[in-house]
Order: sequence, then C-alpha cells, then structure tokens
Amino acid sequence: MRRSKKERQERLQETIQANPFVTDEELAGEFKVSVQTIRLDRMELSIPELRERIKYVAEQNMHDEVRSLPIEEVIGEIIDIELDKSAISIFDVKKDHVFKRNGITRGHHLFAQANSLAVAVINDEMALTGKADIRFTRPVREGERVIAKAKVTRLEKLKTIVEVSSFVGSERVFCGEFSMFRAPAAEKDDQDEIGN
Amino acid sequence: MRRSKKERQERLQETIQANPFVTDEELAGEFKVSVQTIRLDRMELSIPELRERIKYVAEQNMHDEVRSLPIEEVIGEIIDIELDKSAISIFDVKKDHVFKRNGITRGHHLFAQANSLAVAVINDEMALTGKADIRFTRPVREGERVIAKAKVTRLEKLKTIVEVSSFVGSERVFCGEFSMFRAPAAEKDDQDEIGN
DNA sequence: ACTGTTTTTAGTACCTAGTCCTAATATCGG
DNA sequence: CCGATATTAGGACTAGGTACTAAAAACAGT
Repeated sequence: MRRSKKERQERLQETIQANPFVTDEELAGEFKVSVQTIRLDRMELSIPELRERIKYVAEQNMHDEVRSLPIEEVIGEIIDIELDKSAISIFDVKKDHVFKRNGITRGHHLFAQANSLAVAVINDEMALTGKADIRFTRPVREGERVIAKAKVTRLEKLKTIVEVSSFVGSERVFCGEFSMFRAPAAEKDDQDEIGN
Repeated sequence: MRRSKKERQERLQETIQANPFVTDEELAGEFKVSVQTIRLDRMELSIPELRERIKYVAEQNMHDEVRSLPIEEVIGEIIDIELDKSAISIFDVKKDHVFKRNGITRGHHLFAQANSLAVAVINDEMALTGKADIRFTRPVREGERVIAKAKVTRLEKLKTIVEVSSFVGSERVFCGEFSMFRAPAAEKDDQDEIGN
C-alpha cells in the first residue's frame, strides 16, 4: 500500500470532486496504483464513471437555461384593500418563479408578495419594512395561485405591525409579521431598522 | 429521399442544438434514415459526436462551479463561496429595484439576495428556506452596491442555520438568520416550516 | 432506357472509457 | 506462517462512436 486504502479513497473523492473530467487511467497514474484499483475505489465510493459524471454536470447546465429573472414592480395583484386595516392580493406562480430543479416557488417571491402587501396596506405611501419574522409553511408549485391576506394588528405613529398569511386553496403556505415604518424622507442617518 | 438532404440537415442541426444529448441512433429513428446517413450529415455539418457535445456543455458549466443553486438563479453575483461554510455576493441596486417615490431599495430585493445566498451556500442538491428572521437596518439607494456575506452557523443533517449580513461600504443594511432545510423530494404533507 | 452522379445504406475494423467477473498475487496484522 | 484484506491482471462485453470500403438506390440529363 502506498498510503492506506482509506487515505487514497479520500483523496480520490476530493480529486474527482474538484475535477470530474479525470479518467481512471489518469487517476491510476496520480495515485500510483493500477486502473483496477481505482475502479474498485470508485465502486466502493459509488462514484460514477467519467462519462456519467460529465453528463451530470452538463445536465445541471441544461435544466435551467432561463437567465436571472427581474422582479417586476408589483408582486401580486391587489384585489381588496382597506387602508390601515387589511388587504388581499393574488399571485399566480409561473415558470419563472420556481426553481428549475424541483418546481418549487422561490421564497423571495412569496416574501415579495407579502411585503408588497404590507407596504400597500399602510395609508402613507411611504412605508418601509424594518423587521420581518417569516415562515414558509408549505412548498408552492408552478401553476398554483397564492392568496395573501394582510391584517394590521398594531398601529402607532411611526410603527405599524402587519401580519400576512398566504394560502393556496385552504392551505397556508406562508406567514409573517412585518414591522413597518411610516417613515418620512428617510435620508442619511437612520440608526436602525429602517429600509425596504 | 424522404425530404431532401438539405432540409434534413437543417432540421438535424436544430434538433441537436435543442438537445445535445441525442444519439445518432435516436436521430436516425427520428428522421427515418440510417445511422450512417446521420453520421455523414454530422460530418458535413461538422457537428461533433454525442460525447464531445456533452463534454462541451459540461465544460461551459464548470467555469462557475456553484453547486447547490445554478448561478443564474442566484440574485446578485457570487464572488466567493465555500460550500457549507460561507459565501459572498454582490448586488448592484439599479433603477428597477427602488421605489420611484424615494429611491429606496424595495426590501424584497435585499431579501432575495440574502436568501439566494443562503440557498447557494448549502452543499446539497436542494435547499429550502423554512424560517427567516430579518432586519433592514439602513435604507439602500439606487446605485449602491450591496455586499452580502453568508455564514453557516449550524449544520445538521436536515437543518442548517445561515446568517447573512449585507453591507453598503462599511454600513450594515440588512441582517437575517435563515433556517434552511436540506430537503429531499418535499412532496405533499410537510406540516410546517417548509418551502422556498 | 442507359449512363453518370449523388445519396443512402451496409458492413468491417478499431477506439475509448468504461462494466462485470474470475483468478492470481501482494501485503499486513497477529 | 496463516488468513484476511488489498491489489493487480486478464478476458468478455458495452455504448457510442470514427474511418473506411463497397454496394445499392435515387435522381438527372440525354
């Protein structure tokens, strides 16, 4: 043994991870063992052969050929609103909103819908989110319609708490508590918890 | 001739372009000609063989080696990543990202950058955000460059905590704690705190 | 209809980077 | 020294080709 099987296999794994394009022959040369040993190692580590590795890498590439998606102005369509009280919006999940990998909606879209609604419900046009505590409670898939309901639960001069729950049918998929600031100009020096 | 050589070759080129993973045999079936004819066609069009095509696609992919999330799906540009440890991305705030009224960045873009980064840093096929506790600590304006830094602070089999802080220059503008799931299929019945 | 050209098909040998399997050695620990 | 583990060697087979030769089929012009 040049160094013990274990150590070689560890290094083998790293090597292939770093460069999936390496052949067994090259690896054999690298580790000064026979090609057969490399193959046994791959078997034990269940590392697929070169072509399968390359194919996998290539497939990764093909599965998402859509470029980065610009998030449009308003997320969701507001269908009902009572300023400083409550609001409802709907958001239809399209192909662009989901991970190509698994078809699950990317979290920031659900966040954006809820956050947009929290901003919209505030009767001041200039609301900023300071803090948010959110939960994604069920994955949302392409084609599903998300209905977000916002409720103002506390209303102060500067601070307003908005609770938003989003549903697909009767199932809740998201909930969050947004701490909103009815900020004025908001120039430079705001110390903490400002922004949107 | 089923349709003339020329037409077949044009369609061949398109077909392979659309799906580089197709074999000569499959193409022969598709176009109702022999495998040899397909090979002559490829020769004349100088289209490389299946394996070379796959390899090419894979090599394209290797130029940026993000694993968990294809790079196109990350909001912002990842400039450094150590899987399961830390990651850094930059995001330039453009006109499209701010409120018209006051030029302040809409919160969900900062959230998206941070959330994307939290997903990307995870060294697994799939990561979903379950929970997030976030704070917007300073408004970000058009033209500013936001640097998000993610750090994995807890790493378990299924749950991973990622802390993300975003800065403009030396000022922190956002911070959040993301509770991520290294989820497998994630089908129907997940009770709570799943989704992304 | 016959000829000439182009196009298509068939078949062979060979290649790479493997798999799967058997069998012979090497090497190590007790 | 013995038995277990590890390594190496070899053969048969595979996919998805290349490179080449040769025959057959299709088409065009006269």
